[in-house]
Amino acid sequence: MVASIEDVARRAGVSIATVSRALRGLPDVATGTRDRVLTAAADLNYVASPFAARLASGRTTTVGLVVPFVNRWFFAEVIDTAETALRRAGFDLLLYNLGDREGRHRFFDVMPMRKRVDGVLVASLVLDDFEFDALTALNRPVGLLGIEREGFLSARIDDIAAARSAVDHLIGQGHQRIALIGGDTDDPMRFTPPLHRRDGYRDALEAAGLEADPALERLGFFTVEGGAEAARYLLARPDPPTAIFAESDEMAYGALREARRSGLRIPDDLAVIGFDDQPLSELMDLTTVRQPVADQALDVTTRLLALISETEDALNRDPAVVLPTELVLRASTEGDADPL
Amino acid sequence: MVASIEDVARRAGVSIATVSRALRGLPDVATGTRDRVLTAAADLNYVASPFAARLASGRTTTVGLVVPFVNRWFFAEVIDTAETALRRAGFDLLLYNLGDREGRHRFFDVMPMRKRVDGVLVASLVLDDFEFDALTALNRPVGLLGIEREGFLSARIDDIAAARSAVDHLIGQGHQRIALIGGDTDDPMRFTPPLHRRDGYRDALEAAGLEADPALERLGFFTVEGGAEAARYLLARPDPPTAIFAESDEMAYGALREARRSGLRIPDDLAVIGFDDQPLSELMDLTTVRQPVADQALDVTTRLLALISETEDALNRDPAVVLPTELVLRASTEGDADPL
DNA sequence: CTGTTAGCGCTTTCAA
DNA sequence: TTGAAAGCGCTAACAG
Repeated sequence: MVASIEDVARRAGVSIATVSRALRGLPDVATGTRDRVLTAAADLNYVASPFAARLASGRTTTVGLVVPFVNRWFFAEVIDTAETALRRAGFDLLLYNLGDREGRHRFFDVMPMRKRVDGVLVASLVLDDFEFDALTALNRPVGLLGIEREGFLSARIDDIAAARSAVDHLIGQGHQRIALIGGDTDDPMRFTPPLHRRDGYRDALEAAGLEADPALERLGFFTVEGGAEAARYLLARPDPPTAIFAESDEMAYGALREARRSGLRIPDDLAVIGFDDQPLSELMDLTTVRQPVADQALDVTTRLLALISETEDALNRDPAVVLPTELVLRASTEGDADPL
Repeated sequence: MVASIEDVARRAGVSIATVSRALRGLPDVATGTRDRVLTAAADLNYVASPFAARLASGRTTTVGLVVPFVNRWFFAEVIDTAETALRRAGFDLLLYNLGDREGRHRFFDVMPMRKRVDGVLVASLVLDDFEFDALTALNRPVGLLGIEREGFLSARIDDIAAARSAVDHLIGQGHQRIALIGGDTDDPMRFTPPLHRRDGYRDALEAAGLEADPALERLGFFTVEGGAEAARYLLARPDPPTAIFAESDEMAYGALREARRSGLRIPDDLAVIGFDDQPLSELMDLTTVRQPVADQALDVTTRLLALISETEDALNRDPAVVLPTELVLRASTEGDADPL
């Protein structure tokens, strides 16, 4: 069968305690002894049982990652980045996909992460107090991604300012009727972008002295099809917008497509701007707000790991990090290229 | 602190063995006793330590999922589906993202899944013998997704036939010069589609008596940008193709975009067909081969779980399942719509 | 620098 | 139907 620590000890002619120390690289093990242990372990193709180690040590070397979706660019990128960083640190990644409303409720009710993680990463969810309490009750470090909250580690962008910069750009181009295609701010699966990006949109209009027309705010549900439908509605109005700010690139793709189907020229008849800068957006010539997703994920993951290892006062160093976004200008808002 | 099984036992006035039985729903526990235990556990907000349970029982209630990428539609869909199915069955999902060539090598060398999973799911990787051996050495059930191999559970589509149906469709429309935009069959991160879809492409040409022109096979690396570059190259040739079969929708998007930039009309000047049927493809009016990703993932996950639970002879029942694909006809190959 | 020993919190015989 | 007790395979004092 598969080797245990006793087998290694016997083969190396030492006690199991010494094997444990040698294999974990602890100090105070004679070089010769360590070598013999390493050799014996290699000969037997030994790996320690993580469960036994976790039970004995109380450390799980595991981080839970909570996401509302997995098959969306932002979240897939987060999962990818976090997995890589954690793996490199010797940690396991336990993925928790919330699923629908009921799944979310059950999750925070049951807290399946209990007793199985050293830390938690939460991606871009608007958490209510109950949910924050559930997280806090875990009594483990928590890293927030895309949101910020007193007492929690976090990395995010400034969604409000970023959205505002997008709309400012449109205003600067002379647009007066600017529509918003966004997410549902009341969605039970609510995540943060819809809330803040909408606020940024409204702020920009207000600052420019433009009246916010509620009829120009339309839900696109963060999908391509939703974006297309929203655009269809907006463009069919008696007083259609001359520009659209979509809260995600995917919704912008839908809007572009719909505009093109209606025979509109981009950007002359309709300017479109997205949010994210997914890989496809360059090809689409879509002006968009680029956000550094991998950077956010890496940043908070790294600091969470430091906190777990309790390397010094990592706790109080920059608990809340805000990463910069960048407006990427392409032909969907300026110039005379002919996107999508 | 947090409650342990002893606390529950004390509160319920029974032994810890009884608590264990009652909580796991084992038979031979008096109803009254079970109720008292359940109540006590609920009062204390008790959950069992998974590590202690795993150490004692030898079962990990964990499945490892190995993927070459996470931020690609196919794999994200697989992760999503598997996570949901496993969670529902009370299993944890341990995600292993191979990363680059070196990461892949290290993975199969070290086998970080050792001693921590009851079963393994491998998505769409062309495994060499060394890698298959490493998997087998785990001595745990393995489910294959997208590939098939004697002695392993699997769910896949028939990539060769599916690709062939796509190319047959183009041939049926009178195309003679049909290009292929595909993946690298020699890539160290090789996954299965490039190999089989290329074969299907060649088969179709041969069956139709068309000569396969090596110059018409171009790498697109399964990215939008790669597809665009490949199309740029192909369309700039002295004898450009009249149709393109892309081994993935994303590469097809790139090709469509490039064709449009060149001023070509779709499908009159150039017909394009993709593979996958991602959500965006309907909007793009892209003809494509739809494959049931969630179905494949759910199918093999379910059977893997059955095998782990050793419910009867699940082992020998349909070890290799092949799910149907479907050619979805849209305007990129027929009609007069004007995609992308 | 190394060994002994007592757990970690469960599951699982075995007896009663 | 229940309890006692022996592990599961490690880690972490503690002693030497």
